Amino acid sequence: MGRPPCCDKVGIKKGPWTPEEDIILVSYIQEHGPGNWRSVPTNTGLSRCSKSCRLRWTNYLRPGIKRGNFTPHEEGMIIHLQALLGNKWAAIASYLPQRTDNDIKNYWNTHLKKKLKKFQEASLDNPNQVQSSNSTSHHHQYLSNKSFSDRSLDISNNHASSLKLTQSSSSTTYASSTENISRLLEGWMRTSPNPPPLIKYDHNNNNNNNNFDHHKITTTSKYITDHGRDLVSHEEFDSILSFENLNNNNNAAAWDKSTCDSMPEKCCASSSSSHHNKNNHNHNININIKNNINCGGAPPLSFLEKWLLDENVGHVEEMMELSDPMF
DNA sequence: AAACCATACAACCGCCTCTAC
DNA sequence: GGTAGAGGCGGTTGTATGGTT
Repeated sequence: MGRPPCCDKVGIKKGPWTPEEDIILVSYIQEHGPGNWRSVPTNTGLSRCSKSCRLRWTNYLRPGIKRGNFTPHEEGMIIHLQALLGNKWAAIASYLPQRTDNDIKNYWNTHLKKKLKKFQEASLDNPNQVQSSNSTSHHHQYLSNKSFSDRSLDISNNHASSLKLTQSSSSTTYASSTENISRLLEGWMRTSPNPPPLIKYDHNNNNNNNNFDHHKITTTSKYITDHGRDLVSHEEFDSILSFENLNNNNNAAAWDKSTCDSMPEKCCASSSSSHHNKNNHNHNININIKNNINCGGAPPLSFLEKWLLDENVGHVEEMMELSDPMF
């Protein structure tokens, strides 16, 4: 006999969430905090399964989520971390605090995978051109050395630097009353002792096709204090999130809070002994990365590389090959 | 203008791990 | 130690949207 479903399928609504449902969910979480998802549908009256509520919150409604275009910096990080970790989207998302694993996964599947493939073909056709582009790589700022796998790192750098982003503005069309959700979130920001960056529902974006019922959600380019003042620009925040900065100060605090709220197992779960898993060592890498993040900020990649080399000598190349055949 | 195709992304599904009992 | 439930994760699908013919 198979395992019963997580929730009774009868009467459970599926498909896109409506703004009204979002408001109900946000209101509830604002009051009770994230967690205990099983009780959320019951207590809110939402005809959604608990998993759906959790996913809606973590992937869409949670404050601090950045939506829209991925910066070249983020793209480079994803490429590099994917090469390093494989399809461990949650672990990769740990290094991109404003992005969800789902977002990263989607972006990888729809953009980066294709681009890498194209690049691979191009590099096979003309390796000299690839070599020259490496020297100007923007992503060298955080790809600090080549101690790990020259081959894979070079490929990652080259991909990231040579790929010109042509993505269109990818803000998400959303029906109705987003401003209400925005207010709710802002209210939460005010009451939260250590609020993460705010998602702003942009009602004044440049898309003239918008009407009242079809706002587009965009990530605010400014991060707003509880007094409504601009705190730090998007670019500045992007810079703050660089590995060097994460390693040197506590800028990740806001992220830690929001992350821990929604993913409590990540907080100080240092008991590696509890992870006697039967899986591959990628899992262990994942655990250690998480522990590093939550118990003192994200380490720079060079640290990871060092760790990998120290702890997994002889497995690195194997892992790289497993993570993606092209590497 | 309509049909068709490609793309992007939100959401679902199934499996896994962890934890409480 | 075994079991069941809750939550997390990664793969996949469904659908809206935009572009092309």
